Amino acid sequence: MAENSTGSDSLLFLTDEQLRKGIEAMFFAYRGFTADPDRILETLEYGRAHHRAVHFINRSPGLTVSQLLAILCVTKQSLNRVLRTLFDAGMVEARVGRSDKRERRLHLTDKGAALERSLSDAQRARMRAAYRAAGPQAVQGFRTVLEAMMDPEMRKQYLGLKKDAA
Amino acid sequence: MAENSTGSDSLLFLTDEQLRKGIEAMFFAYRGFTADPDRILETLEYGRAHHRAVHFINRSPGLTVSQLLAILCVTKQSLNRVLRTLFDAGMVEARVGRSDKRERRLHLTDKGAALERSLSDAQRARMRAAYRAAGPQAVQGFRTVLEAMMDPEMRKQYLGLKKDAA
DNA sequence: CTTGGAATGTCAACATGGCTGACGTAACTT
DNA sequence: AAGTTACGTCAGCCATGTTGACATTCCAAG
Repeated sequence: MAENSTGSDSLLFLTDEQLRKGIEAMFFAYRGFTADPDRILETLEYGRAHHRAVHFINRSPGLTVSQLLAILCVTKQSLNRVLRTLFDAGMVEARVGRSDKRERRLHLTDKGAALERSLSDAQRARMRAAYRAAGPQAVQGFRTVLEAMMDPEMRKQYLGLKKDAA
Repeated sequence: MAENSTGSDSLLFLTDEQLRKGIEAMFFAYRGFTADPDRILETLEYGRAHHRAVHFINRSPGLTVSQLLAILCVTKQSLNRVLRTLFDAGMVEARVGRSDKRERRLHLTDKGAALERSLSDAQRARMRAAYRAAGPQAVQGFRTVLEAMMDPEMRKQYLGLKKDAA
């Protein structure tokens, strides 16, 4: 799209060395990305798995267990262990589907919403700081590369689930 | 730094909604990022922890156990379990430090280097495809945001360990 | 030279969160 | 009435993280 440093429109950004740096950047950044919510979760006897569940229930209130399974890509046994604790703690509630009574539509309770907020506030704070430091152009590029790195099916999930799942 | 879409120099890229999308992009992209090496590791009875060790030993041949611990941020017990299997399988070898004999300098064997190559080839292929699809400007932004997201100490590690650790 | 601390390894026990397999129930579908 | 789907559950296994305690070897400083 634009000319760059060395010579003209070089492909130097595709060297193994550049790719290795990108790989390590992902590794270190992801750790930063999860560090703040992890600290909060720890004090509450929850783990990252709880965070993920709460996040996606918050994003798409009323989604079903199978939809959540499809997003998280874990087994139902694994998810259930997590959902049960959230359920027992009064963070999440399940409402029987209106058209299909087998479905359990997941919603956050007020308490669950508060938890979600505290987790995402922490995570967003770091993200916001990074965004602000990097600037809008960089953010645009950041999102573009991440999208290109997803598995195609997940990219659909990512782009598709704009609105709720009711 | 530059004018953008809405109005002038808007901060719309800092809205909670934009941040949430960035958060989810990280989540989905990281899964893609690890998917290919994970598939290879699985067939070899190794896990992601082995990949990490092998990666950083390859990057900085001769690093010590404590340096590796500092990079990975795990306990020595955890790391040792992994290192032992790599050791027993003849992937990694430890040479006694020349100036300080307490140190064990870690190196990949030929076999270990071959493993590393197969893993990083897989990972780089996806990264390269993403980079190519996104273009150099986007890659620049990608790296900038990731760096800003790291914990400051890790950013030092990331920027500092350019060369080997001998 | 002795002593303290650093670098490393190891044993044991435990938690989290993945997984598989098997089985059950309710409800929708044909 | 029969088959399928959505969901839950029990049981057990594995990888990888954790703490705590203890031993060894070696460097460095008093």
